[in-house]
Amino acid sequence: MLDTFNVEKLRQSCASCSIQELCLPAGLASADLERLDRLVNRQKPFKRGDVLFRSADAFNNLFVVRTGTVKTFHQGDDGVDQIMGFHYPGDIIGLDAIHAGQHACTAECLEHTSVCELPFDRLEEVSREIPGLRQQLMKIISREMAQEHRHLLILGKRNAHERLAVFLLGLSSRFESRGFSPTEFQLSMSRNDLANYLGLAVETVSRLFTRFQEQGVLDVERKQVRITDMDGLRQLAGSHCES
Amino acid sequence: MLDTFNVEKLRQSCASCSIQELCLPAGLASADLERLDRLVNRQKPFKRGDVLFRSADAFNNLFVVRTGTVKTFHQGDDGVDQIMGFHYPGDIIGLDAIHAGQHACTAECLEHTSVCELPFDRLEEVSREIPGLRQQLMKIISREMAQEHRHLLILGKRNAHERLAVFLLGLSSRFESRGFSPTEFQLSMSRNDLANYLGLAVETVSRLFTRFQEQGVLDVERKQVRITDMDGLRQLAGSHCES
DNA sequence: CGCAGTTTTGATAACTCTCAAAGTTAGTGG
DNA sequence: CCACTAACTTTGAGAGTTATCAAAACTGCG
Repeated sequence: MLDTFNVEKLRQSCASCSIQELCLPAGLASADLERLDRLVNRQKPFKRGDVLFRSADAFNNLFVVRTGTVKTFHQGDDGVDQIMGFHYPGDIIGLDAIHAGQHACTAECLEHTSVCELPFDRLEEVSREIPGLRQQLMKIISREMAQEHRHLLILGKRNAHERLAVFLLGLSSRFESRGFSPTEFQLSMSRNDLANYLGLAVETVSRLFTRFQEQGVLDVERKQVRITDMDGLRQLAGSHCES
Repeated sequence: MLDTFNVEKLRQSCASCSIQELCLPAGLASADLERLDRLVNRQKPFKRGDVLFRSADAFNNLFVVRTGTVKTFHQGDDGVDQIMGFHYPGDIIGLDAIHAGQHACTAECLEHTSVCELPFDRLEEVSREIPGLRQQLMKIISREMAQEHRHLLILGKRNAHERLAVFLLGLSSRFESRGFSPTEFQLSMSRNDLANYLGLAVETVSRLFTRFQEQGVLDVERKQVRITDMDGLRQLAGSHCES
């Protein structure tokens, strides 16, 4: 077990990483890539429930998801959490902590998950000398913002079915752009987390899944989702009318 | 009129700008500040309803609000808009467009508003040689993300009164941190825009204002707001219980 | 196999949306 | 300066959707 870890660890490098196109290495010359590679800490994989950082922790590192899924959430004063995002391979986590020097949310793994840890000050140093890295960092930041915009768009929807439909479509296109099936995939979050993310009650989400299934737009079995009528789902996402 | 514009224009520089501490100049040496200053385009002030950029426009510039207020909004396929943010002096707009090379939302002025236009490629160039500028840019970006997180937090709230209360508290602290009164300020947006931002119907927002006033937590007269019971407002923001 | 946690289903109540109309403000032109 | 219009805001009544409470069904795990 330890052996495989070590072997794996040796193999792990940005140059051989499967998500390099989504991540900081994109567009870098191999010499630059090595410099980036040297500052990356690759920790052993996390398991479900493990925490990358907690709210109020000092900010030192950015994290990039390599495999698995991470959720980030704010903890309200009243004990009510709000999930801020689900993060998939290639996503970068922790950007919102830079200006305050400490994290405002907690990051927790939803399944077996591996991440790369990027010491922020060293990233700053290196990026000074590698224009391409700086540009790629900006692109990724911009992409993260666009992703958060999609969350805002979801929460701005008035109807519950619109929210779920928009969420599923977004997930579908994210998977597709990463080379996975856009019609069949696994939800890595619980119904509770999903409901929280969508700003709905758990029961509503559950009912919506059964309703969507009755309407024939998707098959759900626990966390396995198969979209059987993409256009139907798009209609549910965009219109206020009932069918 | 033209004369005063010109005079004002001559006077405008980052070195003399009242919001420099919130903006890119923060922490820069004066030589660096001049370099930054030279790349900034300062256009004549915009008036209510003017548009900085539209969705799908090519991305070339970032904008910093100098005075006034800007709203950014997505236009849905179905014609339903969603306001993504209200932007005040010191706020930077357009970051989410970098990765795609084109804007995903439209930016419109809510009142007389002046902005600084920052050609992004030149900003990249200059920031290569000024570490402090790069760091400050990152901080501002991080601050913008945190601001969007607050919006997410608002939209995640289940009750309408929580949303409005959280919004008002956020506005209050933003004004306070900029040296204005935290208890008395003007809303620059219409009830319609506010309702949209909060994910509520206009009528609900209107009713909430009268209810808050009846409960004695604030005085509202059109767009003028005075918070008379900050703790009361905090309670409304945080708890589900009725009073 | 049994237990804890999660998910689904059901019934009810409450909140918010929608529709409708009156009241108000601001801007325009006589 | 006032009247008038258009846009915005407030208020009211009713319907609908979703949250809440409660309990059953299911899953995963020891």
